[in-house]
Amino acid sequence: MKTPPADLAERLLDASEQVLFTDPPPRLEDVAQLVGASRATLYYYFSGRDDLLTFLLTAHARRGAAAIQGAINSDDPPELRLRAMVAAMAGYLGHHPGMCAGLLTALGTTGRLNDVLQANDIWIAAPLRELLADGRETKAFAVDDIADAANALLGAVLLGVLGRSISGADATDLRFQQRLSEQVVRGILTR
Amino acid sequence: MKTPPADLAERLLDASEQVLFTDPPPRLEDVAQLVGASRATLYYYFSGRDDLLTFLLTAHARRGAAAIQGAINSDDPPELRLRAMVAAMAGYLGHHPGMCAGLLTALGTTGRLNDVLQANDIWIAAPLRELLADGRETKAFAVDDIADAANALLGAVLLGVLGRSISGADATDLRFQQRLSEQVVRGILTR
DNA sequence: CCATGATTTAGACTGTAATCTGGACTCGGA
DNA sequence: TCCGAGTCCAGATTACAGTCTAAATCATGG
Repeated sequence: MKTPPADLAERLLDASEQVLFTDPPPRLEDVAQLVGASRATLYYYFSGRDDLLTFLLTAHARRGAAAIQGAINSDDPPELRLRAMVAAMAGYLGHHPGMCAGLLTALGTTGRLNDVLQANDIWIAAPLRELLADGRETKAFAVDDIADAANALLGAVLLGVLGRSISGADATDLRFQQRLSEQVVRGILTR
Repeated sequence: MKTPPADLAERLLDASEQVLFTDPPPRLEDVAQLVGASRATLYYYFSGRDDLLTFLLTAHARRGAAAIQGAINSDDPPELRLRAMVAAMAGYLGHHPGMCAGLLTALGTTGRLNDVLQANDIWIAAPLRELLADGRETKAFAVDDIADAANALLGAVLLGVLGRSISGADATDLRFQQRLSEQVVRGILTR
């Protein structure tokens, strides 16, 4: 992937929901038209459809990670930080259901789109695991295998949000995010 | 979809992990060869790739539902039933990571493969929701929106299992299923 | 045994979308 | 002005899903 110029990247990100959360998946030609470029240009910067998706999802992962970081007060105890983190995740995903869909697709494709998974692991999952480890240290969390717990937690948030988006309900509703966060965090807390 | 004869269906189900959990996704010709039939035969019974995937995932949903039902003692209180249900889900999925992948893909495609989602809703999600409603009745579970809670729960199990499969760890390990079930159920229980 | 219809197949054909090719257009520096 | 790197695009090529046909095979009742 040749990193695309800033303005093209911008327009691609702006169109990303159209690209990721549309049925049927748009042809590269349509994507090109959507961002005011030609199909060949996309192929100039990206080695193909998968590479483009990887770019979009990776960028979202970074943005999401930034949003999540911003929602956390690092002085708080682990339990509070976890609540904030999960709520922020749900918030970001709720505004970008396409990212949910894209991530799940990436998980489903087993290998292709590996870079997406890696990026998400670095930007989203790793901080979560770190937090879980912290909480385990202070006996706030009852976690045995941290990686497994993190996977389950992420899955709950992803499908919780996506399910709501698909059903037409409002996934950006704060009370919804609250409840989801509550359910997810309770699964981790020591009794 | 013309329902395929029993032996062909059998062979397709046997090959389903190859079909669902392979990278890159196999061409229809390869699938045909895998089950010892011709491409034309597949098109005789299925209207296309999506129809075939729908068949496989729907069949798995039914089998999974049967396995889950079999693991539940309907006289038990909701909490016990939920533990058993989640453990059975994890068990079935652990042995069929391809189903995890296929389901997630179906969720990611937003519309295409809708029948898969519907089948899973009927066979897997609906019983779960019913159980959650039961438990709420007896004050065993603290659930507000049952559909949302069920989505999150299913997501945790799906990604928990798939994540483990992808990482190469053994997703059929009983202790793993135990821990996953514990985490997921705790999120639901009243304090 | 034959007749009939259902199943299965090889193979040719079509259409669509991904991918590749070659060239054109910038623009900063020599 | 010329060069070359970076950028962009129109059109050719390729791969494969999907469609169709005509023939082969099988099953079953008469």
